[in-house]
This record gives sequence, structure tokens and C-alpha cells, in this order.
Amino acid sequence: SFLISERIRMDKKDVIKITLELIKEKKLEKTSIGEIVKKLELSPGILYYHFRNKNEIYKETVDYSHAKIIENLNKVKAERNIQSYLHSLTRSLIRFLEEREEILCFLLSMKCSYFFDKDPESQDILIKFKKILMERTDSMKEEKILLKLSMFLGSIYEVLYMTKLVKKRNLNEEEIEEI
Amino acid sequence: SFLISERIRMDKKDVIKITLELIKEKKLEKTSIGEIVKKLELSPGILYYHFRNKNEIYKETVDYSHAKIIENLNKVKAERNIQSYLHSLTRSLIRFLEEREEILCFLLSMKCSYFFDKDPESQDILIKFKKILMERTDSMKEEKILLKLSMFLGSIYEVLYMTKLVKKRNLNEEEIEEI
DNA sequence: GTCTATAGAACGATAGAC
DNA sequence: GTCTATCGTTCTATAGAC
Repeated sequence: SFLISERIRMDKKDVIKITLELIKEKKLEKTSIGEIVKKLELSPGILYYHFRNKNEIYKETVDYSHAKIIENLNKVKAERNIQSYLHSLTRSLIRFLEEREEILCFLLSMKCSYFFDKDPESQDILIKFKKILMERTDSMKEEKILLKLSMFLGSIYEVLYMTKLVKKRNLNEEEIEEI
Repeated sequence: SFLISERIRMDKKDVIKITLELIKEKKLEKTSIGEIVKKLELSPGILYYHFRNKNEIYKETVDYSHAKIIENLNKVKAERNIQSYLHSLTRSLIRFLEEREEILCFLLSMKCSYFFDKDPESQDILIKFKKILMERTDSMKEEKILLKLSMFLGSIYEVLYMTKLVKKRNLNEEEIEEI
């Protein structure tokens, strides 16, 4: 009875973390409810008690990932010089995604599947990035900023995909400078 | 008997084209052998006579897509001025991917699934792009060029993803200029 | 709230007739 | 070379006991 009172209830965070791990190891198509509960040593039933369906698990995992990224970006000390502030933010984002490879893998996977029918308004972390920028530069049109940010994020994802996931190495300082 | 002699054999190209169409409409996870043969009005058996398995279908579709992109890029008239040549290549690539939305969708999907375990040497169209560039600029290190090309392609894919697939519109000339 | 058991569908792939 | 029929597996999701 002691052991039973030890585990109080299922934790949604555990499901999210296992989901991230699984997609890093096995890619999206091979990741299933069955795999998740096997790793968690839980029953399938309990998952459907806490989540409506598989998509809701992914949705919450996306939210978790974005929250973690934003959290990390907010740690970067704001600087007066907009150039060096952007520089710090970029380095921080890259290093974070390299360290949390499972988040990188997951977000890349999501982009190309479940997210094809996403709400155009909820442009994930782009919005937050924009906010940081808008407070400091009002010279550009909003559309233009979004375009530039898209390009910026796209190039970071692509470079990380190439180096971290394909070539399996981190970027060196020189390369970050280049970016 | 006339009708029978009409259809001589199954065409691999048809399979590839249907695969592209399906992934554009239904995203990757929902695309199956069953869906492909249903659309083609063929039997499942015949697919496995011409392809070893499902992955081989995807592989050949990737090759087809890359070939089409390269073919399109080769149409661009080479210019003396490297800047304006790159400009023309970029515009051509963007317009091509916008027009052949199914290729854009498919390549984005592939990137995040089957391609996680791809050969680092076969960096798809990056290689070809590099070749075009290398002939004209020998000032940069090869590594550096690849890094820049990654960023370049990544930003194009991301922008097209945002505008064409999420917002469902084409880029205007002003935006291409910006890129 | 968590379990076991299983329904019900879809999947990849194969065997064998023609 | 193409078909039909189907095997064996795996999947999402649910029902019902505790």
C-alpha cells in the first residue's frame, strides 16, 4: 500500500517528454500510442483519459516545445545595441536546439505533417520573435519583418538539420558568426 | 481486345505522380500503398512487382523531384554577372516550387521522415547548386559555401511553406526582390 | 484514475491464379 | 505483368472491471 500511494497520478509532462524522445529515435511514422505507453509502462486506456486523441498529445508537445524555446530566449539579457542583441538571441537559439535535439527533431517533424492545416494566425514562435523585434525597430512594415523572420528561422532550422541531424556535429563558433 | 492492348504496362511515372499528389492533399502519415493503388485503379500486387517496398517508391519520387528542379534551374540562362545569375536562379526556383506545389510539399515531408537516416554525402540539390556556384567563385572555402547554401535553401523553403502552404498565396515580386 | 482486454480498421507485403 | 485474396501485424480508440 505504501508503493501504491507513491504514484499518485499520471503526469502529462512525462507523456510529452517520452513523445519527444521517441520521435528523436524513431521518427514520426513509427511513433504510436502503443510505443508511448510501452516506454512509460502505462496502459493505453489512461492515455485516452488524459488526452482526447493522438493529435492532442502532439499539440500539447508543440506547445511545450515552443514554451521551452521562448523561456530560453527570455533568459538572454536585453542589450541596447539591437545588432548584438539579435546576435545573442541567435546564438542562444542555436545552442538550445543543439542541446535539446529532441525538440529540434520534433518541431521539424511537426512542420511537415500535422501542421499543414494549422491556423495561419498561430505562427508558432515567429510571433514571439516578432514581438521582441517590434519593440525595438518600428522602421519596417510588419509583413516585411515576418518575411525576414521566416527566412531567418528557416535557415537556422536547415543548418541545424544538416549539421546536427545528418552530420551529427555541433556548429563551431566560426560558423555561428557566419550566420 | 483493343482495349486490352491499349494499356501495355504499368507506368512507374504514374505512381510517382500520384504519390506527389497524395502527399500534397493528405500529408505523409495518411499516404499508404492502399491509397496509391486506389487512385491509380491498380492492384496492390503490381506495385510490389515494380517497387521493392514503400520506401523505394518514396526514394524514386525524391529522385524525380530533384531531377525536375535541376532541369528547371538549367533552363535559366547563365549570366556573366554572378549576382544577377543568382537572382535569376532564385526567382526560378521559387516560381517553380510555387507552381509545382506537390513537389514542395513532398520534399518538405521527406526531409523530416525518411531522410533522417540519409547518406550525408547525398545532400540532394545542394550539391548541384554548389557546382553551379563553384565554377564561378573560387574565393570561398567549400564548407563555407555549403553552409551558406543550406541557409539559403532553408529560408526559401520556410518562406514558401509559410506563404504557399499556410497562407495559400504566391510571393509577389517585391518579396522575391527582398529575398 | 488506472487497469486489462479487445474491437475494428488499416497497414505493408505475399501467394497463387491467370 | 497484372489480378484477387488474404496473411499477419500494428494501430487508434473504447468498454468495463476494479
